[in-house]
Amino acid sequence: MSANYNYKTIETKWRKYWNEHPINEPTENKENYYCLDMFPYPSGNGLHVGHWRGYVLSDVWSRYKILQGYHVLHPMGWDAFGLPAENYAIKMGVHPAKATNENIQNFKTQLKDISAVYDWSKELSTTDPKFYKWTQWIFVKMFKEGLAYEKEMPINWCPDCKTGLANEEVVNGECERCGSPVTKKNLRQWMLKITAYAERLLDDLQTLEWPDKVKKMQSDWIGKSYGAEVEFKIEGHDQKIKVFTTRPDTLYGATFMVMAPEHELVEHLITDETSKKVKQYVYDASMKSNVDRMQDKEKTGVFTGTYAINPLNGAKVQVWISDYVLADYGTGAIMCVPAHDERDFAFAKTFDLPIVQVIAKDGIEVELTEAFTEVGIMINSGEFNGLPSDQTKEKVGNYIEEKGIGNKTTNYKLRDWVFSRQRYWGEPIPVVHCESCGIVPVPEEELPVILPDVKSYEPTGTGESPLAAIDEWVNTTCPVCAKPAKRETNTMPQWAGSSWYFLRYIDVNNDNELISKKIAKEWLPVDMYVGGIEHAVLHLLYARFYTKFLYDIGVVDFEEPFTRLFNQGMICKNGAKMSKSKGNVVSPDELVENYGTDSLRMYELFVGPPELDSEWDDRGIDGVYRFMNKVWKLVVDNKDKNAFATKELIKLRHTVTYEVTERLNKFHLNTTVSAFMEYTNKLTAYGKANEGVDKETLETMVRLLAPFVPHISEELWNMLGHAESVFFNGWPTYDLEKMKDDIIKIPVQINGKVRATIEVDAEADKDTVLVAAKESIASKIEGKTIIKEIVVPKKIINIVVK
RNA sequence: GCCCGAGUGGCGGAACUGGUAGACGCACAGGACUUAAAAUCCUGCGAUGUAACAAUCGUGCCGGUUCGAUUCCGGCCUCGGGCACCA
Repeated sequence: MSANYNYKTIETKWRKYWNEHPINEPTENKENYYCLDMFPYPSGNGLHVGHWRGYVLSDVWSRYKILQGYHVLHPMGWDAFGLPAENYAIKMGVHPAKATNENIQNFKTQLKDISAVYDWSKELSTTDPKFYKWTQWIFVKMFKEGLAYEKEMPINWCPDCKTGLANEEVVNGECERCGSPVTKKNLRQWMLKITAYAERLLDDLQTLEWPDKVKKMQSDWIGKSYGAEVEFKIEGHDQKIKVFTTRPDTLYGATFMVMAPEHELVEHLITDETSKKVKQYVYDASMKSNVDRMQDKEKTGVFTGTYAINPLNGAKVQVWISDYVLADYGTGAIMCVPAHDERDFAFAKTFDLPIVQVIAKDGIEVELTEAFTEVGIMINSGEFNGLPSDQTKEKVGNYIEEKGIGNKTTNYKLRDWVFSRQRYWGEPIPVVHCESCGIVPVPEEELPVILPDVKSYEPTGTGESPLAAIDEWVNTTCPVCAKPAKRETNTMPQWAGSSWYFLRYIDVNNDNELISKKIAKEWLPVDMYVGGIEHAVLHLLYARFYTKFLYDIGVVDFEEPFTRLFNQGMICKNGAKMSKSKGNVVSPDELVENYGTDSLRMYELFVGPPELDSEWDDRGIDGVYRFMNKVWKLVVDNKDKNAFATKELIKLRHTVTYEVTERLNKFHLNTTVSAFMEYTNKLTAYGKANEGVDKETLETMVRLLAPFVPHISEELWNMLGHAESVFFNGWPTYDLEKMKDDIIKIPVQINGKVRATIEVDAEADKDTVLVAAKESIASKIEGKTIIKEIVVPKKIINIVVK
């Protein structure tokens, strides 16, 4: 397509102008606004049009806020630690730091094509020792507060990435990053006690202006449930088995118990007869991967040979071991009520265990062919008989507390965060192991612990990090007793830096503290956070946890990092998410070359509702490019006509301002673009049919367009006779009064179907309108009886006839 | 299995609180300009139907509420997402 307006010259010109004349300078009376993008991982593949979407969105919002009179912080940085750089290093023999720096340079060049108002003086990278000094500092603080601890435990292990994974990184039993089936491995791990914050992480969700979907996903992930812990005595033993149940009302129906294979009491409960079988089962269970464990729908298990006592009815119940009971949820042991729990029912059927019904529909006991999980009337439950089951839960809870056999409690699905990785390209965990002093954190003044160079980045696969091979780095002295000690060789997960980077932007060069309290007060928390839905539980949960911790130790004075969140949808091509491996990546570079930044920005918004996934159609950008030329022509053709601002033009001006403002406020960016097109067409047609379009109306259009297509807007603004940037003129306002019509069109229906349209004076009273309406359909209702007349003022008239 | 979200022309999608379904754009067809093409401009574009009107049908399916339903209610179907032996 040949160019009608010269976007290349214009875009180059205004980029240069903005560099010399910033449009986002602080002044005394300006309020601050922090609009943040989720910072990218600088991959070697560069940007595609899917990345652009979020960045354009946040930039339109930032520029809108600038126009509304805010001083806006809109920074950009790099989440640069991580596996791809390391894998590239292994493959190509290039140091990850070098590859990362090259990628950052490349990304930055590509990002500049967007013409976002990024403040590059605030740029940061998680791999910069000046930055990760504070990532390590936070870890040391957590360690001192008892929130970072070491533990030997079976963790999720990716055999392909050769590293441990957090629960959040396991998706359907597979590694979130590479898709390999995750296995269990017993390893010494660093853990973060995120569970200590479960309640606050759940409660504070209510305070956030976030999409409901994300809040729900986080709340489900935290997974709070109410119930009771109950102790069962073990026959012939001093110890008791503690269980957690959400259904204390069914306690009378507990006919056996099941413990997780990893439960610590297992070895005490086996008898000579059962020992061999139980040990074999426990061993087999330990060898199963997550995927196997999930796929086995058949219940397996083994009887320990030991009995426990149901504390309510004194019944002797068998204690079994089965891997359907999870070691790390609740108490790792359950009471089983086969009559009212599907899993327990299946288990009882498989192993022929007794089933006692304690809740029955209408209180009538029947032969059960499956678990009865609905509300009913209590039976076989002593003093609770006859009560509705949903009221019994609380009563039994109170009863067991009185009797001292248990207590009401809550439980969470959230687990502590496996925080160590056995890989090279990450922040070293800043502690040393001393034979006399144990685990000693590196003194804060000695941070950062610099990630050393290493000859081979290859993961060892043994659970040791490649850092363990560097003797001269590993061997150090204990900060407490000065005796020889060894450095921790595990590194942090990629999430470490991204859990707090948004704080650092405001004070990137501070070497003395994480951030200055004074500057923090001016800018934090983040007002608007824009990014993909894929971080709904991972990054966003971790960042909230970190912020709450930093609040507790007095670093920040707010508990939630992101006041408002917007998740943009993905851009798809051929029905699939854009990725190099699928070969459906559309590069913005050519589009910028052939249509200009402004057209691509506009098309990114026009492609569909911003919160939904959208299919990319290369031809669609022609439409917005034509629109850009129409806007150009509208201003060029009319600017010298000195047309009079007619009532019609004033109406159009106020209406377009209203439509654009309202839609933009609601983040309906795709229909905002439609509004621009619609009114540009109307004004063009009006200008041709009349004496032209007045200057104020042209100026209003240009000012409205500025946050969306800044280059052409500046050029047109300049052409309309203004020396200063269009961004110094605020956001246009509208007057609803000026949008009103004198004559309005009202559809007239017969029996709910439109049969005519009448034009009436906007102020005409009901009767006048009704008379006109009936006249318009007179021939069509002739000979029929009018049953009902409905007049909705200024909207519609419906005549019901028979 | 449980919990969310979504189903509207050939396509992307619009419709604010129940009030003219299909805005805006893509694609397509016809016309103007041109030696010709591109670009641009104009017209048409849900289906059936008609010479043209009219009329009828039409927002995943079935039913309900209402003068009036894409919108509200009940029951399904399909697709997408989240969780998944969490006691």
